[in-house]
Amino acid sequence: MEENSNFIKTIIKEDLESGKRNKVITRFPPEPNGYLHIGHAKSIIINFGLADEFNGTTNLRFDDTNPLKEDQEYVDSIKEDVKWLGYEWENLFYASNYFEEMYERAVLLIKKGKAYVDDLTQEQIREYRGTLTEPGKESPFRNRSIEENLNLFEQMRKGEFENGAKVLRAKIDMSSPNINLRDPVIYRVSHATHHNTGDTWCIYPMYAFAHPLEDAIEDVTHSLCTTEFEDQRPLYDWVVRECDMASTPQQIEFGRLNISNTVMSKRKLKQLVDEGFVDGWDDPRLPTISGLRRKGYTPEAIREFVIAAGVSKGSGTVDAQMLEHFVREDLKLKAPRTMGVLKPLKVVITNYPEDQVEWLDAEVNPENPEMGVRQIPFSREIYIEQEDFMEDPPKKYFRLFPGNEVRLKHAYFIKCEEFIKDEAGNVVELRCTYDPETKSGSGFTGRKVKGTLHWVDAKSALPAEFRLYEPLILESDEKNEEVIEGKTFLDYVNENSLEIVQGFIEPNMKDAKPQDKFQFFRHGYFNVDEKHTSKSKLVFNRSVSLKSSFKL
RNA sequence: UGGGCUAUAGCCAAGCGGUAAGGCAACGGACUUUGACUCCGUCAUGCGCAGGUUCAAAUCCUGCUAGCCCAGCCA
Repeated sequence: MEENSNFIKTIIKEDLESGKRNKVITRFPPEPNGYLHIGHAKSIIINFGLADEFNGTTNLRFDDTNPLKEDQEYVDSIKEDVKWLGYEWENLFYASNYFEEMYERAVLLIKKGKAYVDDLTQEQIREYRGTLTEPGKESPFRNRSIEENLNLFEQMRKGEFENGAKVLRAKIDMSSPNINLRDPVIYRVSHATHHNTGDTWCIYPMYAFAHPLEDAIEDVTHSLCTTEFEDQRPLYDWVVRECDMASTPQQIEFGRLNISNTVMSKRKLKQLVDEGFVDGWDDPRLPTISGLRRKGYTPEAIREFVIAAGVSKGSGTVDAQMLEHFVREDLKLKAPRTMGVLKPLKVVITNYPEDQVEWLDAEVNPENPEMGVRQIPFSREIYIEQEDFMEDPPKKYFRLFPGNEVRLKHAYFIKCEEFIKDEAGNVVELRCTYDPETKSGSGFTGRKVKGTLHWVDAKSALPAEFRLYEPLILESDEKNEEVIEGKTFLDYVNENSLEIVQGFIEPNMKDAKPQDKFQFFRHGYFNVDEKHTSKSKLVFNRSVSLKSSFKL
């Protein structure tokens, strides 16, 4: 969070200077009901980053107040993702461990005449709540005696009522223009097994009541959340105050992160997974932390991106290219260079000795010489990229075409003498000649060529699979113009978001392991896929392509 | 249309009464054994609109307009 200024940082700084606070404690409070995505990463980075900057601490707290939706599977994945992003929590907490205290605070509210048990059905409660423009009306059960409320609430806890039969409501103001203050439900009956507390409870607190208590219990100073909770802030403060909490956390809201060409809500992500548009929560096309990890994005890149995008109350959409920029930026000095041919075209170098193999020196990363040198074999038959040859090229095409000479990276100049087509008219083989004097590293300056191609030695190359990704969601003009009847985001899913090709890589890649990252020359950065890679074949996910100003 | 919030370049975003940071993208050019990287340069006489206060306004005031959020016993 170092360099950039933002409004939350300003608030914290002032709180510390004015003496309002003498420490900073934040928390990252996910509900364990799904996988984390890059929007959560923003929250993690803000909460941990800000606390860090002011020598404070951050807790990881599972906001597990709804047993119907939560599961241990999610708490495990969330812990893994937070760690992977590079953060260490001060404490690991569960909101469900505070259920007893929350219950006591609810009893306190009842005793103060600030809460009551309501028998209205769910539908009735909705009707009584009023609308955005009309005030609500009070429930006929609103003025029960404190004794009766106390008794009823205890019976709720004891399991004497069915799901939905009764709720506990805060008694605030049914005519408030802020709907959140129209006697919000703070406890509901739910006979369900909780992943942490088992069958101990059959009543569970609602977020609006539980969250401020959780923050206060943990002595959180700055409770940072997204803007959709802004309307809840008066209620948040009301709960802290009326429950006589010793600590007074302050809720501050920031704008959610949106990124172009993708979706960022658990609901939509789940839909894409459930309906088979992708192959799981960790599909590299998804903005989930596990998906980005599998795609080859790094924690550093994600962090730099989030920091660069900034923190404000606005709700804009950041260009996905900005994220990609930080991935390239981070991998530039880290990823070894290597050559891989995605769509092979055989080239026979006719004047090269039949059984000769040369081992050529190649720097592992020209921008980071410390990474050393590797050896690559070169012989009479190689593969180049199909798109690096054109029979009849346009102007300024400086790759291979009949009569043209190019450089083979780390090797020699070769000149295209002839090309062979199959009966369908596809070019299937090139016949070239090489010039021994032009060997890389020899200092040859006799003539220059405009193009440098990557290649692999045909005999020793290893087969490999490459998975190339395009944006999952297509941004359409329609989407921004008139609303098309019945269309949802699923209608904008890109059917060509995944392309799988079979190619070849340098033989020295044989020991690459899942999550190893490389830059394939002229193609981009790739990550060894952990799911599909087998003993017999490496599978690479393209993390991000290289920028290119080349256009045909 | 009740309430809350937000409007600064194509996108994100600083700025807090003293004369518009930065990043992404884009576009020129140099360099180049990655059409990459790097480097150099260009990119808001303008801060949603209209008024007002002031020597001075993106910053203060008034009035509009547009966008986002809220009517779960979800979080």
